Amino acid sequence: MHHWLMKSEPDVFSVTDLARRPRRQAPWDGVRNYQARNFLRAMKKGDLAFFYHSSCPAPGVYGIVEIAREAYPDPTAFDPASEYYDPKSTPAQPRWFMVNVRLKRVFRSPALLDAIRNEKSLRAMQLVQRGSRLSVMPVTAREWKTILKLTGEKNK
DNA sequence: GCCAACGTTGGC
DNA sequence: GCCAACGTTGGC
Repeated sequence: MHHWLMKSEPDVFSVTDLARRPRRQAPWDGVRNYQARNFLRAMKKGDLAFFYHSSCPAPGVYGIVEIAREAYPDPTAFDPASEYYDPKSTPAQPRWFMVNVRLKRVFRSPALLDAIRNEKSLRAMQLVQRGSRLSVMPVTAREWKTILKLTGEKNK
């Protein structure tokens, strides 16, 4: 099993929004970066990912989602009315993909970016690398555990 | 709102 | 294939 981190702006889509969806499940659409897309395509059903809130007053990891469906073409790329529209992506030759995620846990106490930056053992994390802006990235098993520790919750 | 860092585009 | 210009991300 692999671990991941997925960013979303909570104004657009938050952990709470996901909690309100039927079966707490939703497609993770709108990724328009090749490296992030490649990570999406590497995800396996059952993989776990941190749900990260970005561009907000308190950026950080707010919960855990499970990959409920592996990568398939992102239909928002085909829709001229969508803000994620990309005419270079067609149903015959899709360029952008998405997975479905299911909310597993919302942290009572999130692992804030500030705390992540202050944690020495997380200095190598891709998230905190200078200039790193990827919205989907892998997380090592060790990083996963350390972040869980920052939330004060135990791994099951 | 600022700005550093990075990705993409397009002229040549 | 180079690279300047431009757009985007995302913390602050």
